Amino acid sequence: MNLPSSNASLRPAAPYAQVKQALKNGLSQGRWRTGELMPSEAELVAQFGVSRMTVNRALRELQSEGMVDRVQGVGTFAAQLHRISSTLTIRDLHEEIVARGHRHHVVVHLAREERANAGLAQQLGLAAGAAVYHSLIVHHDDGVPLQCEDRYVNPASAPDYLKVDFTQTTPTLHLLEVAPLGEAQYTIEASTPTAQEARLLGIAVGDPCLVVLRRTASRGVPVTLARLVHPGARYQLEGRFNP
Amino acid sequence: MNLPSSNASLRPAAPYAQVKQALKNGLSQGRWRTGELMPSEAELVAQFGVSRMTVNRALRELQSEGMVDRVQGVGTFAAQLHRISSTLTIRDLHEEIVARGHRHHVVVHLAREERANAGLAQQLGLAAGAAVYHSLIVHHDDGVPLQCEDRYVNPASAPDYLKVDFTQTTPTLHLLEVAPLGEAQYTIEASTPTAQEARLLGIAVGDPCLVVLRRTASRGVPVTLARLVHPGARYQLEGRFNP
DNA sequence: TCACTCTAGTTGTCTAGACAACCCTATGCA
DNA sequence: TGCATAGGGTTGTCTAGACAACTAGAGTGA
Repeated sequence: MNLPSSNASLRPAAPYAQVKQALKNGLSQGRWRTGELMPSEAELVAQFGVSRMTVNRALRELQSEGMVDRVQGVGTFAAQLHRISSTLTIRDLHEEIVARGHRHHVVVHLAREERANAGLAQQLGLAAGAAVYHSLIVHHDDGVPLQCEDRYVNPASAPDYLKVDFTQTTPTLHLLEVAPLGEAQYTIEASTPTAQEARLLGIAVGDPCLVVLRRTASRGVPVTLARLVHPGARYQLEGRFNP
Repeated sequence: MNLPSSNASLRPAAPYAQVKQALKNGLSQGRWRTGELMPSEAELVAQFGVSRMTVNRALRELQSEGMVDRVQGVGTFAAQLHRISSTLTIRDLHEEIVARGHRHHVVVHLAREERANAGLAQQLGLAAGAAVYHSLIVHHDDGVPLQCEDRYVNPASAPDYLKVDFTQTTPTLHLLEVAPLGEAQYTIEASTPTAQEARLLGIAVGDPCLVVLRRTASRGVPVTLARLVHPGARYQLEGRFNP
């Protein structure tokens, strides 16, 4: 075989990584057009001289990265090569603030039961006029308002929501404990705050804000709908992508 | 149609998926606190009566989803359970517009060589005063300005950048072809456009914009630095998370 | 023509064992 | 005391083979 170690930085990549990289290069060079059939596992086994499990791992990871589409019984197909997917981690704001070595405190402006209007009811999978929990909380970082959290909660998923002391935990954490996260959708946009939000955040009505709309479900049942407004000057989302 | 096993939805999950789900449940129930050592692969093999490869796959996938941290030679540790990681797909704007059934066209306002100032040079890994390529392009969706792309490129990575006809391809696509994407970092923030950007986008200087700052590297060499400005009223980022 | 069956090819998954790489600690030695 | 070394435990990866599940197309018969 080859040298056991010699130099760490020169150590050859693992076989599955080599197969993966080779396919990735081919994709980025346009060797297969979008939707075109790529080599089968058996062909790659012959080509690279590795076992099928090794090839399979490479392809499975490429699939999870969105670079190929695989269909059982049919084959592997090239996906859109410019699909740059990146894992964006949205941390709980409390953790994020504490990790910076700052102090986090919240001000609860609202926590009550309301009647859902038609649009809200539909998004939470309830009948119009059904009871929903509504909270309005402002999160502060070392005393500076960082996020205005306007949240509606499905009472069926979190019956104790209104009894929670949000100075001790956060809505996100409570909901994660009560209802295991099954699915989340979110939209990120730049917008201006409402007059109320501007007042609560201590900014002007025209100041740009990063607004995250998040909708989560647990076991198919809608759990919560949140509008998170952050002053653009104080808060950024950060992401990183390593293939 | 024959029914090999009564109902597809009742078919038992694959063993690796069962192990994964069991660990996931334990994590969401707080069975292991953040940072706490979880069972080793050998223990899980004994517990579930499956082979180590099966357990390994479950753990590897949990790691890639950010739910556990694994350290070779040490063990598997519970990650922060509220770490909601979601794959945010940033598609090439051209594809995104075409996928909507709209027409995409670009206006190139600038494409030239410049001298890098100290900050820029540092971010691109060049010496201060070195040559960099600078392009300023506005992308239109059915005639409406959707993105102002202000980009600096490392000439070493894409020597032909200035010769590319950006009415035929996009800078992102060209760079992906020339330099396989190795690493990307980005920041998403809400901000206001510069006077020039506002003019190019046809919006007011005070209008909120979604600003994406992206820095990419290929094989450790910085490739490009881009500032992508989108009118907040016309553009949103969307994400989705399915565990 | 239509419906059905069969089959080759493909992906999905599991197994049992093996070796490498790495970390931590205990042990022995100077 | 300080340092080098050896073990045991852990993760990282590969292999060769096996069977299951699925798809698309060819073949068959009414």
